[in-house]
Amino acid sequence: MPELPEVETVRRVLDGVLPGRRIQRVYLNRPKMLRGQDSHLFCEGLVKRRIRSVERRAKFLIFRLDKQGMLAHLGMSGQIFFDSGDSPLSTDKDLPDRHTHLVFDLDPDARLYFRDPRMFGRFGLLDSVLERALFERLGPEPLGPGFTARRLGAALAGRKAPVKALLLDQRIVPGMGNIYADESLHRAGIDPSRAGGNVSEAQVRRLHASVRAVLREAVHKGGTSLSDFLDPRHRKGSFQLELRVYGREGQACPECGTPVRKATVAQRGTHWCPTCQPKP
DNA sequence: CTCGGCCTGCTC
DNA sequence: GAGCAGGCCGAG
Repeated sequence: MPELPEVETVRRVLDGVLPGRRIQRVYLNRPKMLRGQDSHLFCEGLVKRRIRSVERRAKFLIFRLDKQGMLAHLGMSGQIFFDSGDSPLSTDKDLPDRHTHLVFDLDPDARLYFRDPRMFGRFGLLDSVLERALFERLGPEPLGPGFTARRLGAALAGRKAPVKALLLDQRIVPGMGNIYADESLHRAGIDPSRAGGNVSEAQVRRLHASVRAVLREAVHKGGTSLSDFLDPRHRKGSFQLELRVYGREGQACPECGTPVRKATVAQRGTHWCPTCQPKP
């Protein structure tokens, strides 16, 4: 579920409440979440460390601690919840439950929970070697200054793969996921199955603008809560109210009224309006 | 590049 | 009970 706007929403909440707090205790219920990293090293590395900030790169969260870094990826169904002594939200939500794989006791009095039913997410210690290896291949952040129409055009040029697949490639648009790829292509008026190399220069400019607009707006709305996304304070996002094609198969396109279609493109469920996004 | 695998839960 | 789900990785 979580794509750039959801991860950024989580980051913003966490960066507002975590800095200055110290990790007192780590409860690791599912060592599998560490993807092979040693669980003792993980816990020892974090206990007594103080959190300085929470950053994001693509769909990764990076916790900067004293003398330590911690990495988190939410996968498909990962959620992070924050509870503090003055406003214990998670107690009435029955946390921790059987899908809560990691709990941090914090000082001053607070708790951080990681839950992930599908277990595609991961946590781990982050050192500079791993950080470089993970991030060196990612393209520039789509909401940052380095993501230009020229660069996007160069990434699509000559490619036979469907433009949708290229948008989902984290080396091209880091943080992009299935929902926002469909929404961006609809706003740009581009058929998702069109080969990357067949996207015209004018369409690349529209696509570049629509990718940024969709992601920016979705961040502003606190992400998309279609089924289960909640921020660390258990709040829903509202971008699901702005979706024009994603999850709207058979319903009228808000631009032209044509029923929205759904098919598989790049092995992913793909939604588009055949009128607004015509075949070449 | 495409496919399958990783997991569980929800809908049809 | 089958099929599907917002992600990512590695094999072929």
